[in-house]
Amino acid sequence: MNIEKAWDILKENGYKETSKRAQILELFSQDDRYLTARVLLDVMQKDYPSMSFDTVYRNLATFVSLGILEETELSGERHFRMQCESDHHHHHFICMECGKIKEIPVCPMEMAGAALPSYEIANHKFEIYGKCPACK
Amino acid sequence: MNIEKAWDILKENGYKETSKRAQILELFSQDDRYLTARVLLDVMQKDYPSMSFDTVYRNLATFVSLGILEETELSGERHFRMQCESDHHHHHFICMECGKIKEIPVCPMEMAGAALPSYEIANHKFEIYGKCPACK
DNA sequence: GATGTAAATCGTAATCATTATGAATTGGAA
DNA sequence: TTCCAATTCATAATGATTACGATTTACATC
Repeated sequence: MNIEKAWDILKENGYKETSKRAQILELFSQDDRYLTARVLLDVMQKDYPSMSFDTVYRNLATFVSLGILEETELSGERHFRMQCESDHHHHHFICMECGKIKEIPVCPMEMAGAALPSYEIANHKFEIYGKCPACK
Repeated sequence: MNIEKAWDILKENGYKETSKRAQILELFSQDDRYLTARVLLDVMQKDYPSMSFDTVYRNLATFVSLGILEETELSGERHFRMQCESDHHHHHFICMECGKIKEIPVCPMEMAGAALPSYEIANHKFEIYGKCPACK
């Protein structure tokens, strides 16, 4: 996901183009790791001192609901990153050292769905954690 | 996991047999859904009025570290349930209505591991969410 | 360009889950 | 029965997240 695409989505849904949103999007487009709201805020306040808690949290929620950001839970905290470009469904390996991610082309639902007849499947989560080659 | 097995594990690791731990284990052995610490505490305080925050949280952490309970994150809160008996590795379908779970015999790591050569894999998570036949 | 209005932001306080602390109690070995 | 470390109790502290009223801003319209 690039910044232009994000703006398109925001505009389509009636959200305004503000400088704070620009700052948040800019930061995410420069960093492909998962970041917590806290880290995001700290980093941003260095470059853009006028960034408040409320603005960060509210926009993170907005962006996730619009599919601009994706979210996961790592060691008890919500982490965010730019939604992947890939148009095909995939999952992630997440490096616990450097936070870098790698796409996994495999999706287990193909096999697992068959094991759940007459269940209504709404969602699923598949993530692998460990160390990437660089950190090993 | 049954209560006797849980006590064995606790004893093996030098933990004492206390009435509070008995109460917590009893409650989990009667309910196979994932419960939050908060819900657990509320339910327990009805039957056993003398149950404090600290005791619940501390023991949940102890039980998880010993493999007596398993833990997952649902809508931003930690949820706990008795560790499965099954000796073979498996994953879970979780019903978002009633909270009941169903074991999924499939594990995606067999396929996915091959896609990550030279990565060090420490852990993985695979869960399916939706509605069970009864709730549909 | 000026104006109006709904949306967004700011600053701060409140809430909720979780963790920590220090005193009192208890399990179980000697 | 006695003793000591483990456990529990009661409560406070912490840290992430959400909420609120006042102010500011984006941007559509004139």
